[in-house]
Amino acid sequence: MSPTIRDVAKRLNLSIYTVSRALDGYDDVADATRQRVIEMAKEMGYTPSRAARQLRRKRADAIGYILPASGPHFTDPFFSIFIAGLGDEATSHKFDLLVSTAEPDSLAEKELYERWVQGHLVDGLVLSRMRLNDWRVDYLLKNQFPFAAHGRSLNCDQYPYIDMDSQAGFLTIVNHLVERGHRRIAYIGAPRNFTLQEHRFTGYCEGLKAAGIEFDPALVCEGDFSRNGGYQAALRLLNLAHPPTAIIGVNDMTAVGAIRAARERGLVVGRDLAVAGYDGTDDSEHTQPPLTTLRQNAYETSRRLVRVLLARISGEDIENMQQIMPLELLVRESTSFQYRQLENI
Amino acid sequence: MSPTIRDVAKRLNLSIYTVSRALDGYDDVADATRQRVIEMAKEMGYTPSRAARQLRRKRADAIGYILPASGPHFTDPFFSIFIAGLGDEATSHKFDLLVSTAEPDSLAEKELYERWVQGHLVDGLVLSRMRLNDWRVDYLLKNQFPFAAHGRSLNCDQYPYIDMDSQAGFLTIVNHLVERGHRRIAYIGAPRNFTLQEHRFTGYCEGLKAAGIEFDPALVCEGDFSRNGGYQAALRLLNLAHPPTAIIGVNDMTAVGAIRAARERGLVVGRDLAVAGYDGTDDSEHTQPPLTTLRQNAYETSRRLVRVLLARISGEDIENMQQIMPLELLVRESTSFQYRQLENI
DNA sequence: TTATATCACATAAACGTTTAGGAAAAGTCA
DNA sequence: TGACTTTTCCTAAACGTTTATGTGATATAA
Repeated sequence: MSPTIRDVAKRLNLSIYTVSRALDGYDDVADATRQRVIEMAKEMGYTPSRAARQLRRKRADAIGYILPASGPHFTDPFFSIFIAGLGDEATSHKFDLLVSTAEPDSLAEKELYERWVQGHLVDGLVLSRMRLNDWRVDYLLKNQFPFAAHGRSLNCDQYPYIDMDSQAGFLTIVNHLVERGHRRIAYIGAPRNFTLQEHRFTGYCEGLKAAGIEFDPALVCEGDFSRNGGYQAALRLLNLAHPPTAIIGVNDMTAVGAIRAARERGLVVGRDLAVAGYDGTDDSEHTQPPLTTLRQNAYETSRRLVRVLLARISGEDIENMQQIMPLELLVRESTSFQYRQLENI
Repeated sequence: MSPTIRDVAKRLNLSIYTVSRALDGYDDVADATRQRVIEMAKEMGYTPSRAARQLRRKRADAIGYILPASGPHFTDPFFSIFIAGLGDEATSHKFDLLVSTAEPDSLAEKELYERWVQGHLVDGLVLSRMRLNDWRVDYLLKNQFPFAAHGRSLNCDQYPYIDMDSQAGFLTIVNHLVERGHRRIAYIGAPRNFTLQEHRFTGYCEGLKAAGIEFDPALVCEGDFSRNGGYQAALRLLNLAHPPTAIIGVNDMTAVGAIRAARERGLVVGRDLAVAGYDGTDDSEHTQPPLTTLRQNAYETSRRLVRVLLARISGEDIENMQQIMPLELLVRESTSFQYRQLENI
């Protein structure tokens, strides 16, 4: 067994009180004593038991994040970066990061959140992939449990979040495509209950309107954030009698799937078809051709989320309860050509 | 505050002992009593405090995994799948998964492992990206701390691991390329301290030997598992006076970078240059052209690792302490063409 | 000199569980 | 009937911390 605070105290002929206070840096311990304690603790390899500390202090020094995934087929690289950011920032504050996976709105998800919250397993939670009516928000608000969200739900004024103005972002993308001469611009979205779908779709519609293009419901498909979802949806679009000349994916994964579909149809993306995505994950830079996308800084965002969450946990006032992070339109080859407007004039 | 076991006991006029035993399913509680307890616990929304349970039981019901990453530029999708597998399997055993990130062989890594092990924050650890002389293995063995590894270090007979026979795998890839007519086959590897580099590089060399191709050190580069590392290395290779006609990447990321480099050089991958990778992550299917790769089932592997680890933790005998998972060569377009052996005959 | 403040440490009580060791009540057997 | 076993529950002691409260010794002030 590893040594306890009691063992250290005994070796020094001190009380456990003194050891505890010395190690935690309180000033009611003489400097000489503190030195002895610190050295002995190090020598004996003493590390405080997290469980005991947690029980006594009533905090876990840990935050939690539940991946919106299920099974192996959910591997959006976005979440690799996101988790890396959470982990790095948490670690730098001596917090741990508890991670699990659950399918959105599943029973397992509910049980997991309840277990973590009720059992005080974590001091706060990071939410992502917000839904319009998000039971997690209701649940956590009701239990007064600290959390911070990436994105927002409908009642988003009551909690801290960081979001992108993806509505404006999608308007920008449509704009960009219109400038390139496109008039038949398709959109492959996400399931409707996700807030981001509402924002991005609205941005898409506004973009069309601004360009005086009539909205065509045939050009809107629903994907599922995955490459395969994008692939399937793009195939449907390209099979239309009057197919689109440009496709916007709700995220990069979707766009990657669309690129693949185009290729299978013998279309050269960047010449015969424009494709754009959203997220700006590293791999969007390495698609063939490189993908035009709206880059959000997922790493910085997740680090900020942790900072906001920790402030929330320690009850500090948060100055920027709600932050909107900038988006950067990265124009790459997948949309770089000027479309010859033969048919649409 | 959420109710404690004491609150439940009081409401039922029982002792906390009975409540505890009833909920944990021991048979020294009358069935009728057990029913009452269970119902009341549910009604009051009682969840045992993890900290208290952990303190008393001396186990955390959690396992840990430390991502070999640092900063934002580490986003191998392999780890998304890997973590998803860990999370799913752990959850199904009512275990939690603690995740953090640390740069391999950094001080931070050491501190993190020590904190988790000494503080009994987790009951066991999953290791990955094993190094030849892996201090983690020494440390954990010395402390008799349960762990299971993805891959192996030099002294791998003393702990459970799951590995692929990537040496044979790389031999197979070389074979495949030789069959396609290639003689100048390059290899972009990983830093030397990683075991997998040794295995894969050896496999590459054996493949060359089997085909009677002389080893050319100019065709071997070191990458860093990343797209960019692969990109840079591939540029160097393609700048050679006598460049390779095929490039094998130590992983898919590296290969993706190589594809990009080829493209920038005006080479069409699958016609002018063959590229192959390793991992079989989902995105290898969606590169342009789709990437030939050795597929390992990361999801299944990580789930198995958790099972092995949990067996280890509960002291069970493990039948398959060391498992070698199969690899599947996925031949896709990136290597599908027959190379015209003009110069090399 | 005495009263009081400060310093440096100690004692002991929590925190919410699990569980060893009993113990009363009921059942079983001679 | 009495002795023994079984069932069902309880009391109380841990687990390893943190911290409210206490206490001598020394320093300071009146």
